[in-house]
Amino acid sequence: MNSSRPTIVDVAARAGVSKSLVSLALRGDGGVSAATRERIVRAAAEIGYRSNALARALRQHRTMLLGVVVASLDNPYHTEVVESVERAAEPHGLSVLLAHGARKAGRMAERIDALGDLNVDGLIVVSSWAAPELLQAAARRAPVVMVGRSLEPVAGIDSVNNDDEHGAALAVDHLVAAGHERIAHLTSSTRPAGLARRAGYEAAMARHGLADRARVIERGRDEPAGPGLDAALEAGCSAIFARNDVEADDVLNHAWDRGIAVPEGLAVVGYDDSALALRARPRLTSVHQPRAEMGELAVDLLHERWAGRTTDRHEVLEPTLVIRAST
Amino acid sequence: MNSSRPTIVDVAARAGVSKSLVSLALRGDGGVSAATRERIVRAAAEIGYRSNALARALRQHRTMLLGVVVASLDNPYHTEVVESVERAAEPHGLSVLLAHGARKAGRMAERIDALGDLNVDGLIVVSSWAAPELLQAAARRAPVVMVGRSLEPVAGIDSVNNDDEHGAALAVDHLVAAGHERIAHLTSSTRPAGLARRAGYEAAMARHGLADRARVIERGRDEPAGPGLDAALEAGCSAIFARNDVEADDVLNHAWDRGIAVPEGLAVVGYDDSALALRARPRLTSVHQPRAEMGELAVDLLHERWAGRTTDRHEVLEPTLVIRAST
DNA sequence: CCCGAAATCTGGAACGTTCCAGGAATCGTT
DNA sequence: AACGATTCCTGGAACGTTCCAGATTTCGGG
Repeated sequence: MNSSRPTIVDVAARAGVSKSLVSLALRGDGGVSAATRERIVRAAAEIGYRSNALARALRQHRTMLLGVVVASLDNPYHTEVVESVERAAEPHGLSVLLAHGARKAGRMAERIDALGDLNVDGLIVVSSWAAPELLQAAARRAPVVMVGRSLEPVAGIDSVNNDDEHGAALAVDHLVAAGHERIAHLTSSTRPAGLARRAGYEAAMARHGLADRARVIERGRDEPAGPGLDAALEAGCSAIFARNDVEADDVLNHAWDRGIAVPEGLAVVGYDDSALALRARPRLTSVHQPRAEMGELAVDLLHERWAGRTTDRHEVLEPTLVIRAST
Repeated sequence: MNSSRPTIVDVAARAGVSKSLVSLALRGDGGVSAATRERIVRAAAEIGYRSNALARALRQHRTMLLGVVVASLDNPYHTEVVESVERAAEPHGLSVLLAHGARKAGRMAERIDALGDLNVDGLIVVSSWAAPELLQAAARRAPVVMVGRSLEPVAGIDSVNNDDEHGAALAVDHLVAAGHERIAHLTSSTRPAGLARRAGYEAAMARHGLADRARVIERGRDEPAGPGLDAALEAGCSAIFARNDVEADDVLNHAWDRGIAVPEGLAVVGYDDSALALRARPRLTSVHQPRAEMGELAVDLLHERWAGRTTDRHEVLEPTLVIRAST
């Protein structure tokens, strides 16, 4: 008569045992005789019992939920990081809860709070739009790992990064080796990772004695890259290192519109080595971030925190350059 | 001394009232005097109280959680649908729980079960890899809406679709109007939406008396489009209508590799009008699916189910053609 | 056969919230 | 001043699970 979802008590009634034993049996704990376990499992299957994760989480004080906060889904690199996190989380029985659209601090805070209210066991933040205090507040509830924030470590928050400065150096070295001197850097970012890449670019240019040839094309978010690019081209720039693949693709689009051949008229290097790099025409040379390792490492760091580690860890992985047809 | 998360009882103790009253006050229900409400709110803020969504959900029998299952995150169209759903859900206080990677039936089932165990209040399935029985099983727990499955309605499951056959017709009509006769269709899909587009393509070709010129290039998933395309080009085909933007972009890539100018040497039309269409070189003519409306509609349908509707609804929206530089 | 130990099982108390029935204070009316 | 109607507040019982302490059964060995 009770048409609502069957509970553990219903199973117990049907199998003729106590609810406690059903709980034990279904979780596979020892101390249950094979015969009754079999009976319980069958009873559960018969009435279509499924455990209520909510109730379990409430009692056990853990949800096996991993909150992942990402700036946006429209940059393939972000979604690839999310996928790598999920791949790393799944074998541990952890489910990923994805909150996106955290490109503004306010919304970011709200999403993180929502995840916290749900008692996620850990938080992985792929957006850099979270204020340190916000992260620290969240970390009082559950361990937090920043992925890809770069620069300043935040006390109490672990982080996984690629070495943005080194990555930028790889790009510049490659272009210089190909004979370019007037290499410009296109960026729309005022975020840590963007700034680090810019700094790496400037340092590398200086190292090659090309400091005076360096030129940073700044564009506002959502602003077209065109004007800045035109000015750089006019000034004789023959190669562009873009802050990420999306902006590199913008460069390719602009070159296409202007009828400039790539790489003959203009060499282009991106950053991230996302799906975009493989789809671009021509295929984009790009600095590869070791996403898979980053995802795994992030999950590992959470495990360590759960196991009791209280000191901070800041992992920095080495990027590599993937050379394709755009240079 | 209790260093763990403060609960409603802690707030009650501090404000000198009963826990029930704290619950009432913080939820903003009437029947609480302004003075005590103020006192309670202050007490809550002072000890940093945040409500436990788990406990609430357990008691209230609703989580305000919306499960969204999507085949993959690597097709921009999917993520755009997810974003539109989230945009529609947010004003109602619903949070989106995203499960992706549901490209295989087994994993799909597992993800749906996981969401069900978490007691999501509704399920929006953007992948077509779910067997009808699986969906119906899920629908016994919470209402389910299929987005973009097309074709056969499933009893008990609402759906939101664009009219794929009509969309395909729009593409063909456009190409025919531009003077093309040998128009091929590229598809890798055996899913309902793909089949509907293919059927629409074939019907439209027939309608124009071009049935004998019709040619479907089938490719396996993860197979390169090259061989099939070459054969079609050899046969004199001058335009290609691809099953979606991703495959259209593959065509553009192939044309690029072969040095074929688009649209002069080959006209290309995609489907979805995703971000990819705007990034492509040349900009891709594509059949636009009204994503925003689809997301809203999906959420509306869930609301109606919650309000008690028991009859099925199958909404079909009209796609439009967006003409760009690839034709 | 009996005894202690091991194996198996059970009832009730949590977890943090909301819901419900009702108690206490306050108020306006006559 | 008494009355019912409001308004404001409270204690305890849910929700579905796990945990704990202990009860019961089974078993091996002398």
